[in-house]
Amino acid sequence: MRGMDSTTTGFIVETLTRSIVEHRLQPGSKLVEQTLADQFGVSRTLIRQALFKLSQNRLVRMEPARGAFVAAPSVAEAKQVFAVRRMLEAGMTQAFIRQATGEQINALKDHIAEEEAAVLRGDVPGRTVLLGDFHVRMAQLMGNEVLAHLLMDLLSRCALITLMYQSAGAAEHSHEEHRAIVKALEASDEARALLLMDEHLRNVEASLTLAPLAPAPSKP
Amino acid sequence: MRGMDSTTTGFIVETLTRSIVEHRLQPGSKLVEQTLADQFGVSRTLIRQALFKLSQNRLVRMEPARGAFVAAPSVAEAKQVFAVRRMLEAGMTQAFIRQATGEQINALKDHIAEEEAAVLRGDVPGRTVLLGDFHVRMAQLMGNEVLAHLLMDLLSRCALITLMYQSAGAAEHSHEEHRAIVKALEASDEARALLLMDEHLRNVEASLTLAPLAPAPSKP
DNA sequence: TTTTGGCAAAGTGTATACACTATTTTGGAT
DNA sequence: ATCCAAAATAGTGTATACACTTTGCCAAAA
Repeated sequence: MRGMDSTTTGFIVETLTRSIVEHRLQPGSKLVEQTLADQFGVSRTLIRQALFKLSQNRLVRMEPARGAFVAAPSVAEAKQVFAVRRMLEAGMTQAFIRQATGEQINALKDHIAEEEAAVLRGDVPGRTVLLGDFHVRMAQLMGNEVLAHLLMDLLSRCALITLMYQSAGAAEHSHEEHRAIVKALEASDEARALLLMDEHLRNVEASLTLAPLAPAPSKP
Repeated sequence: MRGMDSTTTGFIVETLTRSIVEHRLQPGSKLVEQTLADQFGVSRTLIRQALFKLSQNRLVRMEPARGAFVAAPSVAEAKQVFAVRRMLEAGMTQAFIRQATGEQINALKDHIAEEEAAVLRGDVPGRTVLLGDFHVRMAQLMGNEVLAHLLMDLLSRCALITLMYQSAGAAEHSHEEHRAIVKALEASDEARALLLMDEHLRNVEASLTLAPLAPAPSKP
């Protein structure tokens, strides 16, 4: 393919990310480079680049001379990711409240409205991504891109964790918790906002089965 | 080079990282792939892999069709990185104190001793890396590898920031602050430990010149 | 003198070729 | 039939080739 724009690799990353996060690729399954290259109509070079990037996001695990596999985060790792989120987002909430403007609060309210719309129309994938974006949006509103990027990474890992370990009645009430958090932010009630954010993250984590459901086979 | 072990890329990454962090490569300077390939005695393929990894660590910035440059973090970005560290490490300190064992405290004391040795023998590079590792060590002692990796990333960015913006009498007293933090941890004085950690990070940041010293030329 | 057009050199982007490693299959011996 | 060895197969690791883009340079026109 001659003269293709340089976002090709980004497109492959996004497509694979969606495939992983939306269950079309099971955790543990092997990603053969030539197969993907044929599917995307590119050379192995670009596939390798994409897999490499995904492995840095921890969505893919690469074993030397054995290839790439869809990541299958362990329970221990899942707990660590959530622990990090709690640490980070507690700090973020605190910093947010101390510098929050009316505009920022309103932007969050707008986001909440979008969430609600997705919930009401039963748009499950849309809802999922919006629920994650709530946290990223907070970071962006504070003007901290570094924080926003970090959270995006953690959230994509959470997405994978969620679909590996999610139990039956998983996290339907996240939206309501977001609403409550924004309310506390608006009231400048720092202690309450911190408490609610911590509880929220613990609830998300608790809605997962702490023991894995399936041992995740390695051949698709 | 036939049958070379798969850590080659890692070696290149480490070497370049050291070169960047130790000032041998100025921020903003161009990294030409073929030149590096010749210097390392490998093909451009491995160099590209390494540059790609470094760009994910934000030590290198890649511009489409223009190549790779040693990153030159802006003041705004520097502040964001430190803000994230304060958020994250406050949470870490809190979590650490709530689950700290005597062994963990002793491990930190051992680290402090290493720091002191490096300071006393005037080993500036060794001191620098040990001062950074203190924070990573805390994460590792808590058994949270995810956190440890995150902090390592942030610290390598801080290293670059530090040498871009460091002022004359920079951060000589970090070691003493670490000592004080450990003391508070040992006494299980959560409030004091949090305060000291926050102050410590603010001091490190404050020791930098908030306005850039040099505009960083783009051609070496 | 300044600007513009285009050519040449340098460098990046992608594909492909080849070397090496892991895995599976096959064919024989027990 | 079962197990092991060795060849065949599939797949990854690295190098190289070639296409395309950027950039610097020089000359010609305004």
